[in-house]
Amino acid sequence: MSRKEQKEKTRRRILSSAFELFKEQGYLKCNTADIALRAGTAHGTLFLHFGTKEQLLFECIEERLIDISNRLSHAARDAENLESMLRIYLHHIGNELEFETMIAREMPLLPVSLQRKIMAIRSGIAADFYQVLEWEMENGTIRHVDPAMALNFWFGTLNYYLANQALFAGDGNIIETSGNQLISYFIQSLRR
Amino acid sequence: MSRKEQKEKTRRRILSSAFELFKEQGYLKCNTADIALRAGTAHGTLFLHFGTKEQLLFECIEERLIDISNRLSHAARDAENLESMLRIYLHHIGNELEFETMIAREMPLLPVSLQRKIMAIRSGIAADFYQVLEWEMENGTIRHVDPAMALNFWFGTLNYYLANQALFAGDGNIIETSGNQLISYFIQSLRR
Amino acid sequence: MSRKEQKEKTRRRILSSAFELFKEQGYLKCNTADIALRAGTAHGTLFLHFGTKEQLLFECIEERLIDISNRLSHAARDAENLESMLRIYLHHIGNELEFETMIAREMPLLPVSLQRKIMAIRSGIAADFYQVLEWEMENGTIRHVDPAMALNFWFGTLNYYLANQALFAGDGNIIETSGNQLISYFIQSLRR
Amino acid sequence: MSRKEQKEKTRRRILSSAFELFKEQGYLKCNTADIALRAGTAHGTLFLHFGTKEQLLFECIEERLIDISNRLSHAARDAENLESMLRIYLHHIGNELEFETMIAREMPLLPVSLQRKIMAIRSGIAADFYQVLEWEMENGTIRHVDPAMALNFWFGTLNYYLANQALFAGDGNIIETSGNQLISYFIQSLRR
DNA sequence: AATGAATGAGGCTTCATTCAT
DNA sequence: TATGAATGAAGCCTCATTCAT
Repeated sequence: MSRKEQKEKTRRRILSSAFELFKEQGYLKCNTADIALRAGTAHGTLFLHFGTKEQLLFECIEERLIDISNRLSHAARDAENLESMLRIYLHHIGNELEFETMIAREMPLLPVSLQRKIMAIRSGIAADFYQVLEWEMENGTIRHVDPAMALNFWFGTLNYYLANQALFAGDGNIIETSGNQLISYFIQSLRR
Repeated sequence: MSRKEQKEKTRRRILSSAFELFKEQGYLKCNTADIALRAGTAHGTLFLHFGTKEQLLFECIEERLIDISNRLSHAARDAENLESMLRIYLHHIGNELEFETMIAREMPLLPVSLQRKIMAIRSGIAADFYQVLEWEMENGTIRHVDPAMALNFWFGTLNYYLANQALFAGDGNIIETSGNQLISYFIQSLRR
Repeated sequence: MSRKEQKEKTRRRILSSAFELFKEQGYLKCNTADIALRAGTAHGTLFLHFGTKEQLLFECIEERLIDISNRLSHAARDAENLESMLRIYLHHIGNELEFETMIAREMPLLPVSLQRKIMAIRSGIAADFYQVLEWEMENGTIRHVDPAMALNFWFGTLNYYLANQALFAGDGNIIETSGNQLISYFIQSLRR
Repeated sequence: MSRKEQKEKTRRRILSSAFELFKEQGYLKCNTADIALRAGTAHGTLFLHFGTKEQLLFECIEERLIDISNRLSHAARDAENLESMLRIYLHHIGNELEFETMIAREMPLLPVSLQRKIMAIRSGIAADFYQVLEWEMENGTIRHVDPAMALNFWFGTLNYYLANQALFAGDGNIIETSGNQLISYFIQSLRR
């Protein structure tokens, strides 16, 4: 294996152990030494690859978000309408529940620059939704509303549920518990 | 009596300097020594009055929330309809913007027990909204919806705006910037 | 009730709550605020009466030791021989087990001056033993030994059992568990 | 290899400065910052190597006890009888007088789990004594006694002397002052 | 490129004692 | 005489980051 490959492998190990610990304990509460430990590398190596803990978080998030984003966009092509799109979206959130929960909880405490980067990555998903919304509006299947506001209500409420999951669902899976309600209420609020 | 007053005064100084620093820096990032310093007391005095940093936060929150809650409930009596109630609510949030922002941001990271206490205090406000919603539904001025879900969308979205204020409004006042939009979208979504 | 009586009453309340807490938690681990709290007096009052925590300990010990010492000396008059005397002694220790345990554990960490005071009070008990030992030696019921050394073995071993009670008896009562063994071994070692 | 050596060196510096301070001031009264200072390392380094103050104490004790234990066991092989064994033992105690004094004084105040560990390490020494005692009993050179009790009297009394050394010997060396007396009394008490 | 020992500032909390009332 | 609020030094421990190897 070449030097470059070796390096990449180390990088990936750190990234994935960071991902695990961020999910398990949250970004603020987990520490870099444990991340390196679980990655099987030296503590210092982590900083060699990522410079700071924050940068590690960003790259961790970036990768995952882009991945989720892509898978979601891909799945969204099959969505015939808003409802199936919402369903697909919640399904993906449910699959990455711990990760999405962490982001919902900790993003507001991160530096704004980082928040912006996260939002930028997510804008693709928003665009997909946007399109479906407009399409349904044109078809007359939903009311004419400001699509941006509609999405803020959707993402906002979902975020709220994720961030405060402990209150809404205890240890349960908030998507399983409340996903259908969220979808049906949201759809209903857009009906004519 | 003077002794008691003196103590109460100290308590209030700590409470209000904590309140300021929590708002300025957030609960997690500010430290107890600075709070005591700004309050003009010894560091130890803070723990004499509040025991732990967390308890200080709770009492800080409790007082404010109860106050806001009361003022809001009082104002809500004059509300003839949902819209004026939402307006009153946002007005109060706007008055305590930094504080509400801090809560929106940091609550998900606090111990669940503390989260519950906060929710318990806020339940009074929710009840007021609940009543107005049901009243309007009976009157036929809004559609028949699950009022609990409606409120979750309202509070959820608002929370989302507050927590991620930096993205939505930069340094501006998110209530001034987006308050009307939020209200009108929410009302609209409830229209028949 | 006169001023003086009132003062004495306060003093006694502090003394007895200190006694309780010293037994329950040990001198080093318990704190003066709790003592005052349990005594139902102000924290400052404690220092008015005793000056320092250490002085409080001393007066607390002094009173009890003198009391125990007296009762013991009194009981010792009825002792016909060494064995009954040892038995009486262990009985008294057993009655004040927590207190004696605390002294055994914490005395070596106290200022030497305080240690000396404690020893001085206890010297009366030692003298009683001394007498019985010599008497039995004269009678020929036990061997001729250095009575001072014999007593050191007795008190030393007993102290060792008390101080390390957790290891020897867990939560049980070390006197009940091992008292008879101690006596019989000690007696046996003095037989001709 | 140099890295490992360097680390070991630091570890040893901390260990030995801790050892010194524990002896000089006692475990409870000395503080970790001073230990690090004397070791010439940063305060945090201490916790890197030992985790907690208590663990530092344990490792400090463990090392010494095992060392003393080994040297003692080794020397015990040459002991032809109980007396020479006691002499060897006291000699070793005398060499580590401050350390043994600290243990005698502070062990009863340590967490029971730690006490047990200490006892476990010491059990080897006790076993050596046990053997000699039984051997002498078989040979008829000493009386038939419960060897466990005999050892408790020996170790108990010795502990008592060590813990309360200040009273028995002032600043002098208690082993030099009283060692012979202890041995001869103990031996005598086992004679037929 | 990787290591991992070392750093040291920073954080929360405790508590015997004082002193103004 | 009694109060009890206030003090502030002291204590243990954490952790992102650096740098010599």
